Amino acid sequence: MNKTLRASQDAPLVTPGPASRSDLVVAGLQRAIFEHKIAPGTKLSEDEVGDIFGVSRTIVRAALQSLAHSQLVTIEKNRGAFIASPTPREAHEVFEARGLIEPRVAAMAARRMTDPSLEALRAHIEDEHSAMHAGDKGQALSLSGGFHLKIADIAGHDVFTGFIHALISRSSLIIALYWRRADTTCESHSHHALMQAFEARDPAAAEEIMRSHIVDLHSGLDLSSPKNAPLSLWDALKP
Amino acid sequence: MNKTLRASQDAPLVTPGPASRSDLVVAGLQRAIFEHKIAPGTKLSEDEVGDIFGVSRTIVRAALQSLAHSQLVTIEKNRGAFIASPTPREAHEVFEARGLIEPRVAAMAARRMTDPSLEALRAHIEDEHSAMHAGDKGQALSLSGGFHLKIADIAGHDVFTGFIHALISRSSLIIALYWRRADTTCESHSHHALMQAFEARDPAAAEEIMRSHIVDLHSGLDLSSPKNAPLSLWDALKP
DNA sequence: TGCACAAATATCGTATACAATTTCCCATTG
DNA sequence: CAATGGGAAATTGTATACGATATTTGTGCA
Repeated sequence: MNKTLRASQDAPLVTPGPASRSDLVVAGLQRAIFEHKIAPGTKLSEDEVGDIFGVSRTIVRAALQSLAHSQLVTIEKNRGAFIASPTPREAHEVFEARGLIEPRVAAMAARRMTDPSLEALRAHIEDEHSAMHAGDKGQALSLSGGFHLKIADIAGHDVFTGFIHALISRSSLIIALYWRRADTTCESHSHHALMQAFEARDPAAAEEIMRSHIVDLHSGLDLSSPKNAPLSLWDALKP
Repeated sequence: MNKTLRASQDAPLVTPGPASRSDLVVAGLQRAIFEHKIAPGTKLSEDEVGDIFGVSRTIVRAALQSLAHSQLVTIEKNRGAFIASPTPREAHEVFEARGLIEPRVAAMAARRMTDPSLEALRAHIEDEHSAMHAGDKGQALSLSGGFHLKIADIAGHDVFTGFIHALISRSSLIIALYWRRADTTCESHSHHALMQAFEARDPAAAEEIMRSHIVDLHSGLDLSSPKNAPLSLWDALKP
């Protein structure tokens, strides 16, 4: 990898470059969280994670602290790290924040949309469809979040993009805990509507569709019953 | 087992939790950054920081990683940690984000405003005034950011508050690099106007005043000349 | 049988030692 | 004299060892 290349001023915030080993662990755990392979509340023992990824505790600690900063895990002093379980209140706040930020970003994306970007989004939607058809719900959910992330990337606003990354990550946990709606077809429909606005390079339409889409997602949560059932390692291993 | 016992030992009720030692280092560095005691670009050697705070490199590393996640320092592999120097583009984005989020939060704060909160804000403004009169510009700037933070806390929306914390921290670096306006009286005026809206519990007014206040701050930056002069530790120690 | 208390075990917090990489200085050479 | 190459010094990356704390287990007593 050529380092001088990275000196460019508008380099992407997320380094595409040589991921350090702790970043690898972060990515692995994030993926598991996004695909609902690990349930909220699961304990992440440093030794255990270290064995799984073949790294020392030093690396694992850095990874867990990073995830803690993203609020995907909570670290309790002298007790260890656990996959976070957002409270109903946090869940509400996360979607409120998404409802403010994502519409603005969608409008920006519509303004900056290029043909290759459009094509990438279409391909992404294709992947969503096939995952859903294949019945891989975890994968489908993960990809659905990925669609929002791609939009943020296209908008090219690193600060907002960073926030959206954090919010969507937390949304994955929130959906694991509070999602009540069985069908995800509406979601797919919203994404298609978004595509039309992007194809028309219509920022106002993109903004409004995104707003209602987030509201719709928010309303798909049941925040009244905190189904924080005690989830153990058992649950994580049963499939 | 018995929590009350432990609570009596590390007594202070006010602290949300027993700050770990790396948090202490984070706080120390943050304070220095907020008060413009350390310039952007300054190298933070692990050994050096460790000696200053009397802790081992392990602790310093955790602190630096935390600050890196907040984008207050940048870590370059095998080269070390440096106080971040936001590019003009980042600076623009940070204030754009503040312009979206803070008005909304100001409105929320106006709705939830209590008399004690009002009193705390008034006291804060007093501190600002006295610092400015005393000519302590760094302190005054730090307190000015603190005012925005207090408002976010009053709003009681943890997600937005977290974002605002991050944005204001970065703003401190941005102001160090790009602030061109000599007078800060206008700022003081804006804060007073905000107070009036809060006293009237008028969310719409608070929102609008905050919006124009952020726009005003944004326009106080000179983003055309990247005065990224290479600054060393020397600069931090010369007074 | 059930509870309380104490030893044993496991896990985390921190320091330190060693390896890998970069940086800096200086001698060498064209 | 400038440019380049090599090597020493300094700094970061990682592993591991040891102490501190929490959790579990086992035992005795009511």
